[in-house]
Amino acid sequence: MDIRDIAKHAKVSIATVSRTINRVPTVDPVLAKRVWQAVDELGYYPNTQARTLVSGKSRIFGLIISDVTNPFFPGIVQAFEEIAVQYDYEILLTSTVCDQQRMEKAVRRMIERQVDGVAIMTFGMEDTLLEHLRFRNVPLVFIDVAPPLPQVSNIRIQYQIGIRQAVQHLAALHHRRIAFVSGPPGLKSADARVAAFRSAMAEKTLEAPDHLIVSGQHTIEGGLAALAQLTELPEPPTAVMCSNDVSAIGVMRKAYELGLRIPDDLSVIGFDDIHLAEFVIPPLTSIRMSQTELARLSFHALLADVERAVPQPNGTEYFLTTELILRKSTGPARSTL
Amino acid sequence: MDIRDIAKHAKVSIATVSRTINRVPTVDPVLAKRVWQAVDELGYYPNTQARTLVSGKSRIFGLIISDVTNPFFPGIVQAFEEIAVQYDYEILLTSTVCDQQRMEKAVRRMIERQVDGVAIMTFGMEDTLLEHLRFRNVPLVFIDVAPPLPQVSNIRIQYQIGIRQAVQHLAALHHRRIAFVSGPPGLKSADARVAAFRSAMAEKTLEAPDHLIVSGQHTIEGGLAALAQLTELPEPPTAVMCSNDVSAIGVMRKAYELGLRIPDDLSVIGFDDIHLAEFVIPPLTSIRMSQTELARLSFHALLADVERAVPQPNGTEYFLTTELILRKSTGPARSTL
DNA sequence: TTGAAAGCGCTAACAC
DNA sequence: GTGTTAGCGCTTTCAA
Repeated sequence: MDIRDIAKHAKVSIATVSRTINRVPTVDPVLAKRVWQAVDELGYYPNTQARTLVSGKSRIFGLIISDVTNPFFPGIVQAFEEIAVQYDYEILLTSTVCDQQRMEKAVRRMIERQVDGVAIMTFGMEDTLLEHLRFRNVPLVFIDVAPPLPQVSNIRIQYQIGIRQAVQHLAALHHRRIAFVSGPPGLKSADARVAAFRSAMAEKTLEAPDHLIVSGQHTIEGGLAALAQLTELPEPPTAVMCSNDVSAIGVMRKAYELGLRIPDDLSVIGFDDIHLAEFVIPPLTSIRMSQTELARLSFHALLADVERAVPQPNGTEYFLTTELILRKSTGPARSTL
Repeated sequence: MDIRDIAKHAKVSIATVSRTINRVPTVDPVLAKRVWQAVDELGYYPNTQARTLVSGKSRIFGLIISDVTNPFFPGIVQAFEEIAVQYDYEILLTSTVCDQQRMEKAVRRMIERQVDGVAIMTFGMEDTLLEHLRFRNVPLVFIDVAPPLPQVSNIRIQYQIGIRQAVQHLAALHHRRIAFVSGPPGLKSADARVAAFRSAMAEKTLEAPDHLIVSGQHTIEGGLAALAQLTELPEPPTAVMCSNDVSAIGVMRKAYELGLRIPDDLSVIGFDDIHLAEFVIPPLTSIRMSQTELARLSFHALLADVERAVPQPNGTEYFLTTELILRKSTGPARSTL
């Protein structure tokens, strides 16, 4: 079943069928009607592969994330897909689990499938891999980390806004020893959060000594270990801010194991504001970084690059704000400490 | 950059290049070496669209799920992708959020992209939609719900195994009023769990009256509402089993709000054993239905259908077992009740 | 406004 | 064992 069958059935040429399907306005309405009728009767669906082959545009965007299993990403995937469907794009999702081989394969797959652009939300992607994409002028969009290159856009997350709000909130509750459970060191988006934390603390003339900044690897297990480490300090923190919600959940879990009540004994603040944050016990105060908005920005960044005839010399920058969402996991500092 | 460039560069015909790339064994090693060298030097990647066009095989499987945002699915997506990569397949993911329009569009997209098979893990998919796929002889695999049709396989989940274990576990802890928070009524995989629950209760000569079986919609919010409803009963349950972990989390959350301690005041058992189950507070006892295994079975079901020259008259059935995973959310029944 | 025909990048049948 | 060539289903000139 192909365009020729439709042509035969509608008694027109295949060119007319093609034009009709593609809504070229110059087609005689009478013929167009016959074509649509044939399409309907035969249940014809155009073959995207063939279209791609001739047009050179696959209408596929790659989406590389580090781990679908991390609750932060599904929200993005969902939103990204929703917009993609709307614009008649397909999405090639790949969850690299930070495995170098998987990334390599991901890039290869994307190129072989002729993606029109790639959104990269994973880390540890080697430059040589990116070169393969850049070499083919595939538009790219990064979170946080893009160097200024043509066809490479960047979403800058304004961490300091939400983090400052969080620190101010804790300070107002008389917390002074505030710990920070960071993400994997070296990961730009994690380092940026630490930096924002330090500067927000400095603004309130609070100290942020190194021993109060521990790595939580952005995982539940990491959060577990981080709080274990923090509570062994001679002067443990009365509040802990986490670089993401998942590690905050780990921290809460460990607090439970240690018999620390939240927020009475320990205040906890997460980052990302994943759906689940609202439903953990107690509901987690978190810094929202809208996943929907992030997906929207990424998609439109790629779309803009695709539609732009001449590439911008320096890519484009987009900004995404963050904001504190107050729930029940924060309370006044324990005066006894 | 195409196969011709490689041919020119390696001083062979395009046929030889094609054979080399496709590892046809009869190629002269000397020529093959020249080809690979050219491929390397020019950074050539074969164009999948063109390959698909001629071979008729896209090496794409569709994966239709109801909601990536539901923590049950990411594990499946991850596992499915992992196997797909291994077999050089691509996956077209779509999260329908149970929206009829989205499903329709999903099916259309799949057909247009010439998928070689579709795994359907959503519900409310109308038969007319499926007909479009069946009409094109696209192999299909369902969870639980497939009628016996050629090219339509089915993964049967053995709910009763795990559910019986759970009921026996609760019975051993002297629970007699055990509630069941079900999924959306009409959803086959949810109804099957209710049925399994009823029969397991009957086996232990325990009653399972209708007022102790309430719908939790498989959502956190549903779980919240379900427990609210159950605690208003004149004789509230001492234990509640949930049709999935997400609603169990909702139940736990509501218990927290109501001041009910788990497991002292109320025992809770989930279903699915999502990653998170281990990390909620307290760790959730759950019935495991391996997501990895489910993905593996689905993938291989499709693969088998693709590779089978003559379709089986009745599709194939696969079985997936379930088992109770004991954690901390279950304890002895409160004797006072 | 419509149709004939070339060609997108590749595989596979066939001839050498 | 290798090369030539005819399509795969579609879009898009170009002529009519």
